[in-house]
Amino acid sequence: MTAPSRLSWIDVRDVIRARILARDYGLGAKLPRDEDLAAELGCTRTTVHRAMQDLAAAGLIDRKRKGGTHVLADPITRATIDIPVTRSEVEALGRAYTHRLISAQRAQSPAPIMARFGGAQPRDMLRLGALHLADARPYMLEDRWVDLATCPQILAVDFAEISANEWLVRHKPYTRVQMRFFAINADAEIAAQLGCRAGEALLTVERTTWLDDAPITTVQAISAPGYVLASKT
Amino acid sequence: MTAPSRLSWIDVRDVIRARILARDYGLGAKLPRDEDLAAELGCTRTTVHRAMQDLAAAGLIDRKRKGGTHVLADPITRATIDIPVTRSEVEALGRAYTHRLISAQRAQSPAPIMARFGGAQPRDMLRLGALHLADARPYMLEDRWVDLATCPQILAVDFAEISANEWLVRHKPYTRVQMRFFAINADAEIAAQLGCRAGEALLTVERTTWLDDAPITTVQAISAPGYVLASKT
DNA sequence: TGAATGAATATGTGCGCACATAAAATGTCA
DNA sequence: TGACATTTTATGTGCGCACATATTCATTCA
Repeated sequence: MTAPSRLSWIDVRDVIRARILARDYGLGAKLPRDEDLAAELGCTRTTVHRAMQDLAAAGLIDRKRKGGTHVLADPITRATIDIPVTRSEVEALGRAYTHRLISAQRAQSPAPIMARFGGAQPRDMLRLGALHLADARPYMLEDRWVDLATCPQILAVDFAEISANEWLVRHKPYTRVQMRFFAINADAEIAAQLGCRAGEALLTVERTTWLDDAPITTVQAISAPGYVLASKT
Repeated sequence: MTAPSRLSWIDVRDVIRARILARDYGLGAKLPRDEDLAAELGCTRTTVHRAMQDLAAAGLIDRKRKGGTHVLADPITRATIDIPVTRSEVEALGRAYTHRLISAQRAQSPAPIMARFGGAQPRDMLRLGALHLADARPYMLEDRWVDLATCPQILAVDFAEISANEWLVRHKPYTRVQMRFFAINADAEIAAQLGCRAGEALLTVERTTWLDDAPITTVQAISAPGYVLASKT
């Protein structure tokens, strides 16, 4: 019940955030120097600095050496989304996970695929079609391209044992990921595989990963109808 | 060109991350104590600690007092999404932004709306329908509920001047936000308003915000066909 | 007038230390 | 044996300092 004798950087962060939210520091306004804030709040600059770093990471403020700290003029809503391995996602729902390989073929990457990686030259890739199931019902349909130059081991994987999704996540770490979200209408083929009506609206998540600028894989994951992707709270 | 004499916490973070990604520390494995890593890398525990905090925030490791630091057993893909004010989003595309109020009515919140806030009691709310346009073409359709107990000022706003979206973001800061993404088929009414065919697949983003557990607003934003939401790179 | 130079300044970072805190490990007693 | 108290230990945090670095601003010189 005793008040903490000193302010933690989290306390400081919350104070400053509250001021920003209350518009004590208006949009675009310049904040006091770290040192002045430290003096005002009764802590050291280190503590204020740590708080500021957190606020900057959260997208509330912008810091520049010598330029000072400013509240962002244009507020944004920032959300974090965690995408687990599909198997874990299904099992977390208390449903039984299985998967099925639909197709696998080597091919040169066509232009749209290269575009996802930002490259120009076609590359030798393995294209995999796979279906994830929850309680034996279609859950998600994957259309994946794996770069064989950076990931030749994929050719030796037995996809009856482990899905490409899981194998890659466990054995091929990435350093960069780009995700895109959009909606598509199920065409006849997708509808057949997901067991839904043609034309149905399906949430699609496209993920592309690199290991230091080297393409690894790109997937288009089409979810079954009713799928909802939620941000972390 | 000279190597920095000391390691920055960012360097340390990158070293540790590289080891995790290379599976030098396998999935679920326990990492050395901060102090030992510091000794190995030739820096202080403070620096290792800062690096670890960043890795924990990035969702790569899990730290517990006394329990130590572990690589997460189940890798996740984490993405951050920034949602600007719709006006800024449109203008950033180099298109002219306008908006139109479609409907406004006071109402007690029905169960599905209360569910978004996690509450049980109906509340006095203002329901707003609005259309955002880019170059005079429909861009996004908003169905918004604003809590009048926490935000009575909304009743005085002239929505010919400013959209509810923008007014709220500028005047009603929030401390918590929950976002949900899904796909819907346009019904006749939505199709008419967005100027698309009925049945078309539309990406929908639902956002709900609170100020310290007090509901502020919840929106369902239905995008025009072709809309793509991208994560930060 | 304008470009090049240099000083001033706010943030970025590391160090070594002390102490706080949560949770695991161990010990104690009925 | 099991519930409880105690110790140990790894991370969490703050402090005060010194120095690094990126801008901005003022100054100087052609």
